[in-house]
Amino acid sequence: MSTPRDRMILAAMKLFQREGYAATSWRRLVQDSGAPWGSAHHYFPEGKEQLGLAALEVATEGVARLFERSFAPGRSAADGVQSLFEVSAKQLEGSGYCEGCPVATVALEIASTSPSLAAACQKAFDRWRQEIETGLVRCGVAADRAGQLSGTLLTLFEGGLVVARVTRSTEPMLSAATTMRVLLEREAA
Amino acid sequence: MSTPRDRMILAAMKLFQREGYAATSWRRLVQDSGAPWGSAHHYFPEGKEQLGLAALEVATEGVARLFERSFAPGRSAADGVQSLFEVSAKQLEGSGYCEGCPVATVALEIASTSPSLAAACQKAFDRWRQEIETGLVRCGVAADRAGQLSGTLLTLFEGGLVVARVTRSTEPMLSAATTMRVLLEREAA
DNA sequence: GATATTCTAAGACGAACGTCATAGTCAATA
DNA sequence: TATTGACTATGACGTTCGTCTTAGAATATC
Repeated sequence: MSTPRDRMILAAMKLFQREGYAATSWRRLVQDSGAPWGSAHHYFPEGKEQLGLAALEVATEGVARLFERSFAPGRSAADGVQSLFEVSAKQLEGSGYCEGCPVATVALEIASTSPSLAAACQKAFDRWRQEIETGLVRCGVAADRAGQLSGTLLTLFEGGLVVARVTRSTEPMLSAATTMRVLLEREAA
Repeated sequence: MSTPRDRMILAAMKLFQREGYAATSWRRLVQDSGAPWGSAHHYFPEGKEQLGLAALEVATEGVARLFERSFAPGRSAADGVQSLFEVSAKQLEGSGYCEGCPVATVALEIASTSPSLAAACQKAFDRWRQEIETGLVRCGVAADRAGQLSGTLLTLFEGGLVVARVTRSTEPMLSAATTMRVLLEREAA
């Protein structure tokens, strides 16, 4: 199941997440993935951008599944939020504050540059927001409020990851979690 | 007042903000700034990173002053928040969703790479948080709550800028503003 | 006006970039 | 076994990267 193609996508995801798109060279991607040099051009004949697109799609799906798992059926929305932020904070900390949001890092630097990659990032955020919204509803939040709350959650999530990564502390993420829980309670009242 | 050095820093700020650090070449910085080629190496003998550091410092101060202006004396904290997010949203929209946070864009891509630039970004966030805290207090928020709220505000601000830029909409920023106002009211109660 | 300092001009340097072409290997089908 | 298609190896292509050198112009100081 670990074809050279998959290994390249995985390596790309990691490197884009850590150092961004521009700073990650095509050569290093190939080298780091351990994939044969010849395979690179074979699997991604359109080059780096094509690989970037594939990596963004895989990353999008991965985070979406994290949201889905966090808001598991039977759980309260507050528990889901807490789990989501705690798990993400742990991951960030475990990577030495190197692996934040795999999409945001790329998004900020190519938003003005590559329309196709920018579109993929936008799609990722839309997908996530929707996933969060259905997750919140699944965990008992009123449908008419879940829409707004999902946007707020995404903003707190992305902001938390940015601030936590830069300040090298999990506190912003944990603080964002409690903020989100406060907003949820307010909805319940 | 517009020495070649200043023009270079200004151009660097703009380009870093739009396309990140790695994607912005030293040559293009010089060219865009209109500064004489020879000046580049003269003013920044240590090269690109030195210019990056200078640009980050100027950007840090600029945003700090935005915070300071938003929480002007006499204003309510809620009004300050609203103004801050509205002005930032307008700026983002006015740039075609190209100019978000000048620090975050750089921070995410060099956090794992350049310790000195990463430290500058961390310093920026610390500085901002403190500026927000004193601003909140100045606008009537209780001192013992302003600390926590300032962190939340920074997270919402950064997250809002990221989400708004990627989705090409001011809505996340405006939504973040109302969220912040809700949290402020809760403190007042 | 002589002299020292600051600033600018122009371009060479090696390295790394993303891309691409050609030849070679290998497994499977017929 | 012959042959086809998918995959891999190797390395050259022209650019552009960040850096650095050397020389010339401008400006200040005495």
